[in-house]
Amino acid sequence: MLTPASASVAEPGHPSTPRERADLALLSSFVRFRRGEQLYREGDRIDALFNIVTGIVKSYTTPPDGNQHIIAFAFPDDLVGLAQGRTHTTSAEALTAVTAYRMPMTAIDARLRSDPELEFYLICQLSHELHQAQRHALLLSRHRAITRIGLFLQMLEAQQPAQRGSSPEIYLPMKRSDIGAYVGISLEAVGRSFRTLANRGAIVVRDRRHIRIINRAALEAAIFDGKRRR
Amino acid sequence: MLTPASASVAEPGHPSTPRERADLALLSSFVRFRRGEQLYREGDRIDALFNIVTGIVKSYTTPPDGNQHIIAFAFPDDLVGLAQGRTHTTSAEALTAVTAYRMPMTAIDARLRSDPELEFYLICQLSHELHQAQRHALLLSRHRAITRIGLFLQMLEAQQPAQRGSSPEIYLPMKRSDIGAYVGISLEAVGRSFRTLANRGAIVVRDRRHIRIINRAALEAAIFDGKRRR
DNA sequence: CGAGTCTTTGAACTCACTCAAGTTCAGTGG
DNA sequence: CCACTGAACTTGAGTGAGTTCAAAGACTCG
Repeated sequence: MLTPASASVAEPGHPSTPRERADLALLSSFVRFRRGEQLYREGDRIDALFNIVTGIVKSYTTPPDGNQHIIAFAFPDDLVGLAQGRTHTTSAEALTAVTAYRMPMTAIDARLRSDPELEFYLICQLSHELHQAQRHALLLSRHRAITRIGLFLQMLEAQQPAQRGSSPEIYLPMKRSDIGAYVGISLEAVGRSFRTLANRGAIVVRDRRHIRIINRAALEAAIFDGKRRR
Repeated sequence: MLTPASASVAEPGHPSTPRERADLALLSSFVRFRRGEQLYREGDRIDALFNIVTGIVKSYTTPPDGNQHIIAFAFPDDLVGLAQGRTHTTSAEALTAVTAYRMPMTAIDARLRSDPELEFYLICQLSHELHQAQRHALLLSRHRAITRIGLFLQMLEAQQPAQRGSSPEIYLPMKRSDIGAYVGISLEAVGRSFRTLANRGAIVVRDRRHIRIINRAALEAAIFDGKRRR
C-alpha cells in the first residue's frame, strides 16, 4: 500500500484542456444510458472508458454477503471504467440519464506511452480519483452516523458546481440505500441522521432529493460532536 | 468523485523496469530514516517524492478531534509523498528503519509531459495506490471488528513477498494502535479480534509482531460471519 | 388512479467503545 | 547480567449508538 498521490503538477479540477478534449473526442463515440442501465459489470473485459458528460453514475461491488458497497459516485467530467488489469473490478450503473464519450481501450492503448498529453490527462484523473477515495476512507473511519452524513454532504457540495448564494442546495440523485452503501450505514440511519441534522438547524430537507445547508457551523459541530478525544 | 482507475495497460505489481529505475536513480539521492522519524509533515511544501527501498512507512492525518487516521502503509517499491496541489495533505513516519530514494520535485516537474516513461511509471503507481485506497474503503465499510481485521490480514499478506509454504507468516511492523487507526477500530478491539481469530483456529499469534494463517477457510468464515444478509 | 418502490418511524438487541486495572515487553543503566 | 521503568498490550465491565426486523406512510410512473 502507499500514500496519497498525484503529481503535484496535477492541479485539482483540471481535467483537460480544450485541445486534449477535442483530441480524445476524435477517438470517442457519444453514448447515452437510461436511469438504471449498467455501463458495465464486474468481471467484464474492459473494452472502453467512459468520460461522463451529463448525469451521475455509481460504481459498486457486491461482496459475497450480498450487500452492495458503493466505491464512488461519478459526476460530469469524471472518467469511469479504469481498473487494474484487463477486467472490471466493479459494476457501474446510471443513477440518472447519462450521456458520455466512450473511448475504446484499443485507441488508448495505442497512444499510451507515446502521447505525453494523454498520459498527463490520465495522471490528473487518477490523482483526482485517489483523492476522492482517500476522503471516502476518512469518512468511513468515523463511527457516528451523523459525522459520516455530514462529511458526505460536504463532499457532495464540493463536487457540485458552486451556486451563487451562501446556502447552496445540494442535489441527491441517489436513493437512501445508495447513500447508506456509500457511507457504510443502514438506510434507516441515513434518514435519521438527516432528520437530526435538520432538527439541529444545520440543514433543511426540501424534499427527498434536495437538501440545503443553512448553518455551516451547526453542520461542522455535528460532524465534530462524535467526541472521540484521547 | 469517480470510479476505480488505472489504465488497463498498467499491469499490477509492475513498478518500473530496470531502465526506468536506473533513470530515476540518477535524479535521486539515497536517504535513511530511523524508526519514528518523520519523512514530512502535513502542510509542508512538497519538494520531493520518496521511493522506498527497505522498511515501512505510515502516512496519516490528524483530524481536529485529535484522533489519528492512517491513510496507508507504504512498503518497499512504493512511492510516498504524492498529493494534489503543492503541499502535503498527510504526514509520513517511518515505522521501522527506512532507506529510500529521494527524488526532488523540480527534476520530476521538468521531465513530466516530455518523458512518457516517467509518466507511465506514475500512472502505474497511482493505479496501485488507488486500488489500495479502494480496498481500504471496502474494509472500512464492514462493521464487525473481526471482519476488518481479517481483511486487513489478507491485504498485508498480499503485500508481503510470497513465502514458500502454504501457511505464510505475516509480519506486523506497526503497533496495535496503528492497526486500529487504519482499520477504524480501537486498539483493544484489534487485540480482541486477533484473540478470537486464534481461538477459532484461523491464525496463530506467535508474538506481537508475527501472525501465521493456519486455516484460510476459518479466516474467510470469520470475515464473512458478519452476517448481513437481507 | 393504482401498484410497486422508496422512505420513515418504532422497539429490542448487539457489538464495539470507553474507562480502568493488570500484564508483558523492550530498552536502559547500574 | 539483572533490576528497573515506561511503553505497549491484554483483559474485564458497563454503556450507548447503530443494526435489524417490522409495519406504516409517501412518492412515482405506468
